[in-house]
Amino acid sequence: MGNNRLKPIPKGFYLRDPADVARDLLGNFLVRRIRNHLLIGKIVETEAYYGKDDPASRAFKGKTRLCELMFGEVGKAFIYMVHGNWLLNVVAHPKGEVGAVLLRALEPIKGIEIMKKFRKTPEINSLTNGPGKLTQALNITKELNGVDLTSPSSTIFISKGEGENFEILSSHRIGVTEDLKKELRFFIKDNIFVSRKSFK
DNA sequence: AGGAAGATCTACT
DNA sequence: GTAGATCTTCCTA
Repeated sequence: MGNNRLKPIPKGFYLRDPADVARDLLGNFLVRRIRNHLLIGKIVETEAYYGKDDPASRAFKGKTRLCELMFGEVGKAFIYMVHGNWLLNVVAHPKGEVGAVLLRALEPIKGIEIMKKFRKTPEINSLTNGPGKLTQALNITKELNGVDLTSPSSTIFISKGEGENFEILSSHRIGVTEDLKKELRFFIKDNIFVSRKSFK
């Protein structure tokens, strides 16, 4: 894919129910610019998080400095640390509400050798098949918290996919201590970079 | 100061 | 595939 074909997804896309955004993000590209290099991964697994009605959400107990981005403008990166890993979310919710979508896995598309260096492994299969792994592979840390993911001038943004067809599966969210009834994890069927094949 | 948190790695059965 | 150690910040006391 040529760089000039990269088309950022506009802000309006993220101004919806996080579950819809999570599902529709599958197949699109996460683009990371580092110096003169471009690292690109296709989004293959996501999870949606809500506000005070969602016990698994960072925003469950209300607005704190940690999660205030979830209450604000959509389309921004929301990054925080869990168990020693940086996790990347994009803020998404209808107007006046609260929410975000966690990016859980990517399929490496471009800049794979650089990703291997950041991940300190030659194993392509374990490069970006988890939320903490993909941030490592793309060198994403707290510094990028709050960056606008809808702007092509950002050092990280989300770009339109190529519109290919694939089947989408869903499951409960992974690793959360208390989940909602609704299935809020979405992933591309049979993609080997999905972090877990099945999850009850 | 202590503990929880949306995970990962390694070393086994 | 599962178990256990370890990971690093931020929140609460």
